[in-house]
Amino acid sequence: MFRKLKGFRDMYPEKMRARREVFERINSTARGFGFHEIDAPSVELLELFRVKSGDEIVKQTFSFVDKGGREITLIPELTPTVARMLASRKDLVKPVKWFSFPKMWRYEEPQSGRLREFYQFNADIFGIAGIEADAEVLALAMEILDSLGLEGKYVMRVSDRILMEELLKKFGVSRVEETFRVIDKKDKIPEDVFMENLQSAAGDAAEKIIDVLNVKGSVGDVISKIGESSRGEILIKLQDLLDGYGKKITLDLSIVRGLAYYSGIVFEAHDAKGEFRAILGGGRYDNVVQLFGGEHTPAVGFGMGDAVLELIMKREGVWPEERMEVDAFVAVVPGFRKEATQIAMNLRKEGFRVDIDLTGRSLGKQLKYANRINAKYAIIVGEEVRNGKVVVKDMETGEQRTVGIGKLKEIINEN
RNA sequence: GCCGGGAUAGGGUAGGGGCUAUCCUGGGGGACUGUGGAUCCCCUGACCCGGGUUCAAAUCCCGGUCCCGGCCCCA
Repeated sequence: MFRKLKGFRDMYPEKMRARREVFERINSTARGFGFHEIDAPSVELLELFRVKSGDEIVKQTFSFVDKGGREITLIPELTPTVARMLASRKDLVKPVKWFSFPKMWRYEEPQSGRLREFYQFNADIFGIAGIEADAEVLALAMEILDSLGLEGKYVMRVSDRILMEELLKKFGVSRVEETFRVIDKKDKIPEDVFMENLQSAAGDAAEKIIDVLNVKGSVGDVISKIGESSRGEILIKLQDLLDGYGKKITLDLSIVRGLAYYSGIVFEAHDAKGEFRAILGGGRYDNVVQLFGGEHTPAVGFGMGDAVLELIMKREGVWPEERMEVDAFVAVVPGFRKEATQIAMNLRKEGFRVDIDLTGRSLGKQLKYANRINAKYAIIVGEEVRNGKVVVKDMETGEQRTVGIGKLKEIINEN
């Protein structure tokens, strides 16, 4: 027996159906926000990922040399590809609003919520420097989670690199990058070690920084506690815009994320119980597109992997039932296969999901099968068909009746 | 890349140097070719892989693989 590769998943029909339902809801929410779906290659030149992320990231790719001697990799993220696509099309009408839900690969050790192959939903807006785009993207992220039944089960934590830099300068910190790096580690190391690191990076400002990091809450509350600033005004405007969408964020300046390239707000959605990794993350990255040869293009977006999402949806009991499903199963009585097939085909053309017996086994066995595939109705095609009638059995209740073939569509639609 | 815990039919499990490896469930067939979820019968099907210790290994030891979780990293 062959084994599965580490960190990869087999997807059987029951689970696939549930996942398809979730993915569809996510995609249709994005479409509802006026985003347009794109797709892209699953492999790119490895070099593409060095541009933005450097060698550390390249170590964690599934890469290989192709037959032409090129260094190729399965994509570990979508942003460089999207930037490349954007750079080679100067006729795009702005704002560009794109989403995609591709598979991605990262060569890492699997653990909770992390695999080597996964799907990641991505949505981005290009060409808008104003906070309106940040609001639209944040609102989409939250609406997606809400529409999946997670309303109130997660917290959208937002920070802002510009505000943080303003504050650090105000506190007299000179080594800003290093200080960010220390802050990023805050929750992963013991408190005393964190304090030590922070003092070595930020010196006397450490105490003030701690105060800022510990203030978490609504935008208004946090800004009033840390003091007025031009950037604070913009964040207040962000929440004001989000009020129009009916969404609330939490300002939490301890969120750092992707030190390398975010240039404005950054955000992460976490499950409210704090049990899992971030469900999604994103922010503004105005300086990235030009790295890939495009014009300087304002950009804001987020990515959301399917693994953590599934964990939290299951814990909250909102993950769809994992079971196969068809609308009807056509049971065939010996001698009536042709009529049965015609009935099945007519229903299939109406858009119903219809299975039909292929075995010629006993009616009892056929119904047992119908039961196993969760058919809503069994349609028994036998003698009655000579008079244009069939027996329809509701597999849930067991009720059955003899009806004209023309009535089938209506009956199946009832459910 | 590193660390901890696991691995017995398709799924869930019992056993823990020696007899035909336990039970539940599933799958196929039959009782029953015009009625499923019930019952009974038959069939199917497993000790992760490789090496070592031993008269004898599913069991003990070593290595690998995969699974679960943690570290690093998290784009």
